[in-house]
Amino acid sequence: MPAIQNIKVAVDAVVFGYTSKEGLSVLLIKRDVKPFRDEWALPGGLVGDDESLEDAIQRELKEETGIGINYLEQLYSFGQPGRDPRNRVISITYYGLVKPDAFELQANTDANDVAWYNIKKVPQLAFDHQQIIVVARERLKNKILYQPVGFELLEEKFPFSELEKLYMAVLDRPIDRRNFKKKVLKFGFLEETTEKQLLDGAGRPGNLFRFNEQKYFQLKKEGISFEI
Amino acid sequence: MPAIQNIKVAVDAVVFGYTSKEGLSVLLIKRDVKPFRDEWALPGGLVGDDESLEDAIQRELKEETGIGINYLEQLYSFGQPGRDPRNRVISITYYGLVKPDAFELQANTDANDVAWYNIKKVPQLAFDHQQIIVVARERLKNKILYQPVGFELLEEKFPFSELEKLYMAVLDRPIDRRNFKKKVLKFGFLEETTEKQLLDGAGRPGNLFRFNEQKYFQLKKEGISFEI
DNA sequence: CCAAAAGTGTTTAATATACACCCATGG
DNA sequence: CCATGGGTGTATATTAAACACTTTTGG
Repeated sequence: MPAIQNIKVAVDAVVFGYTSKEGLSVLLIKRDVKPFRDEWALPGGLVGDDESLEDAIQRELKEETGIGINYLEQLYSFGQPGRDPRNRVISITYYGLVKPDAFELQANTDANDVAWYNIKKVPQLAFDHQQIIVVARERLKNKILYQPVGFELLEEKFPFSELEKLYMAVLDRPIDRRNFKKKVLKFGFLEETTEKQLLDGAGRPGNLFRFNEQKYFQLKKEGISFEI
Repeated sequence: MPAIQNIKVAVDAVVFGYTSKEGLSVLLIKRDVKPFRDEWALPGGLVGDDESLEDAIQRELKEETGIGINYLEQLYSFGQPGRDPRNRVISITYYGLVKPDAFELQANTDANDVAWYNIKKVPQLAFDHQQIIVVARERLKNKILYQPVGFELLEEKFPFSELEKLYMAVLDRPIDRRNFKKKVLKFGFLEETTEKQLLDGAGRPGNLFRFNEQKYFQLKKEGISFEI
């Protein structure tokens, strides 16, 4: 055990967003500081001495991207020596989910650009951030099978097909429409409204659904078994 | 973001062991240093500047308990300011599984005693270690439902009832013997030997089983769906 | 012969899977 | 009237769940 220790502690976040147009996307910043200046990276930064980890990541997200987050959960801690070329830095990572109406971004501290990238089109990233995204995506894929997911990613009201496309994007495979609907509705965390979808093209407009928040969060606690 | 940061990084481990006599148990040390001197705590300590997190926790386990570990996985990072009364310390926690034949312990550095405690009889602990054990136990409970568990906790050969009791101890509820056996054997990661259990009392001796390591680790990667 | 623990199978209920045609809208 | 996307049900296969008596051993 070392007499003195010289390790820095950072937090970084993989924030997922979803729109049917863009698919499953990740929030990235373009770094305005060394190292890896002008390269894309996950939003994040060093933790303050008297700041909780959650406060730190929320602060960094606000500073660097202007985003308000709907859901945030700890992902994993990366601490391999050498992952930061300057000093030893341990990064405690989080993953978050945001609704599309929170998509307006603004670059600030430490970042000269902010953007959403489709999960399949992520550019080369600074540090080990590529690997962190892989872990986050894997976690989300698993999460979706034992907890309801969607409330944190979709607008208040949405056509059922929107939820279906979200699940296909996360799981990265096709889903049978009829079986999916049967299964999801049986859980009872969705309410059907009488409103109809506004179309931007041809097709029969579907009814809009919304989450019953009480049931949704109850099932989130209890867990579900969701074998799609 | 702070100009300079003064946070320490530690690793701590919740090591689980299982014997049919003692049930599911956790490895604890009695602290030989301040703060919380002479109180029970999880094994762990500060990370060296050039040491990976995994190396650090393995080193601490060896130093403090003399134990060799079969399986170790990152659990969660605890970083609430004030969780250590002296300085800000962030603890990256791991949970581990060990076989009974590695149960011989020896206290060393920073510890003046080491002991196994049944999961239901854990004494009061230093820091937030009680909470860490709760999280670890919850994780193990979940893990057992989507990955085979047991190879890391049981001896090379064991009667089937041993696995069944292990699952009951982890899940903390009764299991139907016939359905459990049917289900487990169908996965195919167990091999039945012709050897019979040595008894320490009355009862019909059962055949001994052993894990087929190849299948076991394959299923560990693929994941299983284990609704007991 | 009694107590303790292991071995074993069937029936029923629930769930998962596979699968195709019609409907409402915009252009 | 064509293209697009939404809506809906049934039959079959698989899996889960409930459940009790017999066998082998030690004392």
